[in-house]
Amino acid sequence: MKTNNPTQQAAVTTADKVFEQIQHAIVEGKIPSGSKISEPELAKRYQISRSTLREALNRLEKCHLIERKANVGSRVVQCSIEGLLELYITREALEGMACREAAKNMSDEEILHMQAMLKVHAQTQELKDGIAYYQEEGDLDFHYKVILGSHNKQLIELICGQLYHLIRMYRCQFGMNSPRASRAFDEHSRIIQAIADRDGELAEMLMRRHIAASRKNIENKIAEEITHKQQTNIQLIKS
Amino acid sequence: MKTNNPTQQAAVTTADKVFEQIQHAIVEGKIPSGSKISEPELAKRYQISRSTLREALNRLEKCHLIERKANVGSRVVQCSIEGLLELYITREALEGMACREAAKNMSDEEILHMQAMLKVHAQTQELKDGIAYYQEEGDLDFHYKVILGSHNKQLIELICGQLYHLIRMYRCQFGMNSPRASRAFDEHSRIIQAIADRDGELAEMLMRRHIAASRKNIENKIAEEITHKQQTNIQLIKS
DNA sequence: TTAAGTGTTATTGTCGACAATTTAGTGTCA
DNA sequence: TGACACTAAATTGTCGACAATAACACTTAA
Repeated sequence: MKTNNPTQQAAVTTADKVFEQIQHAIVEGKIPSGSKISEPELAKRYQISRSTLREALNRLEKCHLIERKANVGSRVVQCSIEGLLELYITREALEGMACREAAKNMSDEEILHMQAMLKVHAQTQELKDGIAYYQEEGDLDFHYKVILGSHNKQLIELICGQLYHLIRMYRCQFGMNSPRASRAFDEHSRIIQAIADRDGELAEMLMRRHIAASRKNIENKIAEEITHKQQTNIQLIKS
Repeated sequence: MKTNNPTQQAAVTTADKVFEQIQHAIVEGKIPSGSKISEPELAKRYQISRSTLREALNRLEKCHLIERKANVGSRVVQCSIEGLLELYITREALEGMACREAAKNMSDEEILHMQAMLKVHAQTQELKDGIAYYQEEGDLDFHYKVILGSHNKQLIELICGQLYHLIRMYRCQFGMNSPRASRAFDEHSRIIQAIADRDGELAEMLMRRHIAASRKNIENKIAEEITHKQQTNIQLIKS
């Protein structure tokens, strides 16, 4: 599984390695969202000193996976619907702009490479009818390439270095395996086309719509679940 | 001087205090941009242990003021024109969206409060002809209020918690004391109007133009300086 | 019964020392 | 002279112990 993003260099120090381990544990929910983190306990579990663990915790805080209060301690960030929607709003802003910049700054080779990638995705999608692989790897790959294509270090660092892990966390914990793979694929195609045409304005608009569509899709899903629960409750009351 | 932003809580631990001190030193250029940071030296200067200093360094890294390499050390971030322009691009994306969300989510009281604030700025501007105070405090205050008005924790954290200090650093080191105070004031007024009208789309557009205008202003200034230098060089050659 | 106060326990913050790695300098050989 | 290897110094990473702070349980008074 390709979980590491190309922006962060390989982990050399033990704090780095433990950071990655805990990161995965949090993303996958093995350390539950919202739970308190005990420094002595985690240090013992990973066989490291508390100083080293704290170094790892600092990096976790940097990518918004945990929150710290002075003299109180750390908690795994609490997943919530509001948090998810806020994250999407932020992505819409940042990735939209990244897409505009990509249309301006990507080299012709990069564009060709991305178009080739999309063709591979198309075939895989046809084969598997686009459920798991596409969303998990293909989608992330696509967004990655666009962001890196912006050639803007600030944007790259913010999205790939920080927000990326939070996004993955929500994907894991809310079980978001794309029900809109084929539509997303079309949207990706059009975005690349706009980038290839060097039409930054259109590229940004399309990317924003693409992400906004995802967000609305989730909002609807949530709304459905609520109505479903209410109906269940009504049935329970009636019975 | 009001340098702390309302988002981050008061410094309680000594690492926090040292963090703030070093932060100011970096922002004001007392620790030069691009210079290497010696842990033993800084620890001695601030009379703390290296562990505590490293804790402070971690926070500095979090707001992009220093960069660390494993087994090599930390450097103060290198100010550059490209970096500044990239920062503006990022601001345009984030603050634009924050402004859109502010139009949606700000309470009527908040809007009234912001309109009142602008009136104060107007008077101060008339008095002092809007040079120092306006740009340094007023402008930041305005942008702050808008960002906080978005009620989006993610956006607030990213802009106010992280990018803010970098912006201040560039402002200090590139000596950016607004030559466009009066124009900026008009732009602020129109943005608030759009927010009051709950017109998120317009509010975002105006904010983006506002920041883009700042960016272009800088680009021109840079271009001027380059031509000026070239002319000076030519004169030197001639003489 | 609730509220405030007090002492105990557990957790976090800070420290100094040691280990691992990088960097600088020196010397050797082609 | 330049390139390479090796040694020594300095810097960073890691550790365990102590100090300061917060959380908890218990007692006492209204």
